[in-house]
Amino acid sequence: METGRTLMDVVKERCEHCSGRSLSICNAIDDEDLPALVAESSRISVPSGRSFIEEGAPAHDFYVLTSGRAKLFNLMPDGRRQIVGFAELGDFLGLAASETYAFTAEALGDATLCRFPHSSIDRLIERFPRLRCRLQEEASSELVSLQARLMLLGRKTAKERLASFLVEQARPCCRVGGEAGAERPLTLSLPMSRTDIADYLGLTIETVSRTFGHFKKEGLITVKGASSVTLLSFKELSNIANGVR
Amino acid sequence: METGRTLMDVVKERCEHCSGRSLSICNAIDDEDLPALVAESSRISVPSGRSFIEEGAPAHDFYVLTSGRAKLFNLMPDGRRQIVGFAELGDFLGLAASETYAFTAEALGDATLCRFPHSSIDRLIERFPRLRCRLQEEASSELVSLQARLMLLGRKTAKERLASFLVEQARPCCRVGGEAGAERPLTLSLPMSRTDIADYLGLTIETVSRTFGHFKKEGLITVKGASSVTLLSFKELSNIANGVR
DNA sequence: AAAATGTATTGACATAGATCAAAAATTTTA
DNA sequence: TAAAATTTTTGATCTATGTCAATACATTTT
Repeated sequence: METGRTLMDVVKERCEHCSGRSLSICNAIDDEDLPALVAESSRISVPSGRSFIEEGAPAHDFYVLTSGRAKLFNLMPDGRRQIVGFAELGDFLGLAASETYAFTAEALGDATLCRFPHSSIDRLIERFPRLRCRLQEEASSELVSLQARLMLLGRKTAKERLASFLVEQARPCCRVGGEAGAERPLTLSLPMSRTDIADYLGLTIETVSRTFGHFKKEGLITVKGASSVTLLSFKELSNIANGVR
Repeated sequence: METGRTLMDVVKERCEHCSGRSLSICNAIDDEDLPALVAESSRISVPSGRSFIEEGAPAHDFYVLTSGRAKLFNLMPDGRRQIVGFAELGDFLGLAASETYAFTAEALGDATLCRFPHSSIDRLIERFPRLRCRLQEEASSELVSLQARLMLLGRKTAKERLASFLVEQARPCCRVGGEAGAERPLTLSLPMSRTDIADYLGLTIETVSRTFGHFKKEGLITVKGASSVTLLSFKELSNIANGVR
């Protein structure tokens, strides 16, 4: 951190307008304690397509995604790929690691992150015990969502998988327009390619494309230019996602 | 806990000969501190086929499996099932939960467990800070293994899935005979049915059975009475599991 | 704006694994 | 130990999704 600026200046610049503030683990820290948090972390910018966590690299840091999105994936020797998750605003990354990271993380569009060395997290937990619970929550909810993904990959049909994906993406920070649960159109901006979606859902791009086609024909969605999808019946998609006949 | 027995008596009975002692989170606690651990937990016995954690029930407790095995699974409304994991000696259960448990856990054969209410774990962590790291490790390794399972379900062939399963089961506590990595026969006792294996691997029982058949024909395994499998070439199975051609 | 490049869709066909149906093996019960 | 019940294996067939190939559509470059 350069001199000539006080810690308070950095807090102002980094946290005051951070849209991840209320979503991330930072919400376990009171405003007046932010300087301690900032002192233990650094901010990094990652251009589109660049990876900032490498599978197999020594796991020294945790990350909080503060803008943009990212994809997390694993590769097999012959190039088969499984995307294990998409990260968005406020997501905490790096828990799935022992000595080394278990996945690669790559920015989907430009992204910024706050980096916390493991040792810093330990110090912060000691000082702010609430942070421990917050991290435990983070790990638990990650475990829950991975278990749901196992059901998706092991037992759901292509339609159920894509419906699950769309319903999952229909969270506040992915929405372009439209309200919550209400039964009116809800437009999503999907920053990932069809290949990414396929590798997330354990399908091929052709099947993803055809399944989008079915949903269009059945009047469940409209698609504008591949990356903008409008859900016309969230309820019905949600039923399909859960295998409700 | 009944009177007339000191805490030390219970420790002796419960922990001294507990084969999970060195594997479970209990290994973060020194022998002289075991009474505190025992005071915060209770021991339960679960007969074969009975469930002790129910998906959707309020999540009040964590469990450590101290004998036997268990299967953890999720159901869809129409009965499709995904087994999210098999638990064995020393495994810590209950992390995948928010307000309610995200899975059902059922004993595979008779099992015993130690139950720790969430509040007890909080108290124990406060008293034994090493326990926090131990639990974090537990969560991390669970996340890593779930991510590996995503690759299995999303991208691996039937042969790769079954080979992965066999290699995974070839851990010390599942072995009946045979040594570690060495290239000599290694016999496993599989307490789960073919249906369980199928629901774990995202396949049907017929495909599991046929794939066992392939491995037999190729001289990779021998099978005795469906629940005893001998791995003749761990190395080759491991290559298949990882998609190495 | 046109050309070039990359990405997504659509179509024809192939196949791994599912489904349905016996038969065989194993385990349980009597 | 024999009979019954259950589980596993094997066989025949089907189908959802994959593969390969050709357009079509977007986006970027010139």
